[in-house]
Amino acid sequence: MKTPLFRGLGEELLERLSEGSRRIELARGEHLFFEGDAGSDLFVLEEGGIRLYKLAEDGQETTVKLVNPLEAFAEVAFFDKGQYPVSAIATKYSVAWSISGSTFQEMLEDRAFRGEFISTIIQRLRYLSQRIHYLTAYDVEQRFFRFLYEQCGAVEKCTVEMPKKEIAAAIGTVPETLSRLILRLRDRGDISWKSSVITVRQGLWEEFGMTPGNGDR
Amino acid sequence: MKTPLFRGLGEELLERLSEGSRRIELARGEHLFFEGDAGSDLFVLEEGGIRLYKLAEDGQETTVKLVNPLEAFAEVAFFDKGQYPVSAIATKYSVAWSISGSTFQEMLEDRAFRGEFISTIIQRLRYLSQRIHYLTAYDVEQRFFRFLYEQCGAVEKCTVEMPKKEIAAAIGTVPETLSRLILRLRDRGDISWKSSVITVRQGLWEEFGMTPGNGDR
DNA sequence: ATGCCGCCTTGACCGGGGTCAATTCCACAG
DNA sequence: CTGTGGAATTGACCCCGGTCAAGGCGGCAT
Repeated sequence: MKTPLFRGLGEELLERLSEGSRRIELARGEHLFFEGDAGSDLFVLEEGGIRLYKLAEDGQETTVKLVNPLEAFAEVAFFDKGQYPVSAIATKYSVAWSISGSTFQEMLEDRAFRGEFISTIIQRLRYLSQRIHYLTAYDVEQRFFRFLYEQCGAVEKCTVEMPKKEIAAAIGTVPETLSRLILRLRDRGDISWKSSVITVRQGLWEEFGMTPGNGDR
Repeated sequence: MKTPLFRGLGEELLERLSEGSRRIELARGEHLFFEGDAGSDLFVLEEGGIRLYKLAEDGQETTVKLVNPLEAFAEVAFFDKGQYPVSAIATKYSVAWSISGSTFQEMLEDRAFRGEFISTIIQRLRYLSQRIHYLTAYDVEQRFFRFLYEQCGAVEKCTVEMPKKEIAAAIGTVPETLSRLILRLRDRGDISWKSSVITVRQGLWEEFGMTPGNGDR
């Protein structure tokens, strides 16, 4: 578990961490927790993928964030009202570590850890503002490329192990629209898509003003 | 300055705070900082209103958040890359306090303050997820009532000192659409709007499933 | 094999809301 | 009082993208 979050930790804290945490395996489609559930544990994803989403009264759901390996999530519940503000579902087979609230409490005493933790959530803040901006000011096409960028950075070949349905949800649209988008992009020669490997045309990233590097989540 | 943020502070810290901070007056329409500006100061709003927004390449702007009196903002810049991720403009005459990064650094040493600070930004996280959800899953009408709720809570009369233009931006739409929405709501007898005082029909909040209390920012 | 089911695609439809442009309505300066 | 500029309204138009419904296309259990 080499989360950036834990890099500053000393021996004895790492020890306590491993005692106070629990390994959880999740099959694709399995929920880790639901919006509104009580709890103050937080999680770190070891492998796989977790989708955090919210549900409207009419059943309409919004993907708030996709969690990638080595990211921590659900820190909110620990501090706030002790209940999860989103639901968490595994998008594929996943392994996560659950860290109990009390363990986390102790770890926060550590100065280095604290700094690391705060910058983690600050980053998340930045990410969410960004996401709000994208969802409202950009169209589906731009959001799609943004998604690719977040997954792989501005590279030529990107592997996306995820049903198209999930991708559609992640960029705030429906499968039908995504399907048509892909068709259009393929006709135009901008991308090709062979079973979970997406190849992007030379020079397309530049046109979007996106430079190498790994999407700034 | 009775921000919740500072409530746990001891004498000597409050002292240092007042030394390390600076009062800033802003006329309506004046900017406090722009997206991308370097800086690590953070701010607390004493009175007035600040709108935080982002700009797309095509000039399209997205309001990320409206800051109300007693709220702190721009904490992100302090931690992250030392540059502001949004622009901040006063929506009316405002008074803000600027707190230098170094002062803030010291204050973070204080345990109580730290806790307060972390829960502040955690709250913000929750708010932003919520906002993403609203912007994508709800229509303009629902977003409008959500806005009212955030401003005043589920009360009968709400005073909104803000040009309609800003309101439109805040709920993620354009003035024309808002104008038509209001017309529709007025015809329907759901609201009345007399120069910045909005009166909501009896029982409407219940229909939206919103209970008294002051919007959970 | 033959279902069955979930994913994906395709077509037809249409409605919310954005865009553009023309007025009207102030507030304020001179 | 009158001109001016921004805010707000109103109308006409139309497009993006969501919805609904009908197939393909596997994969997997029986």
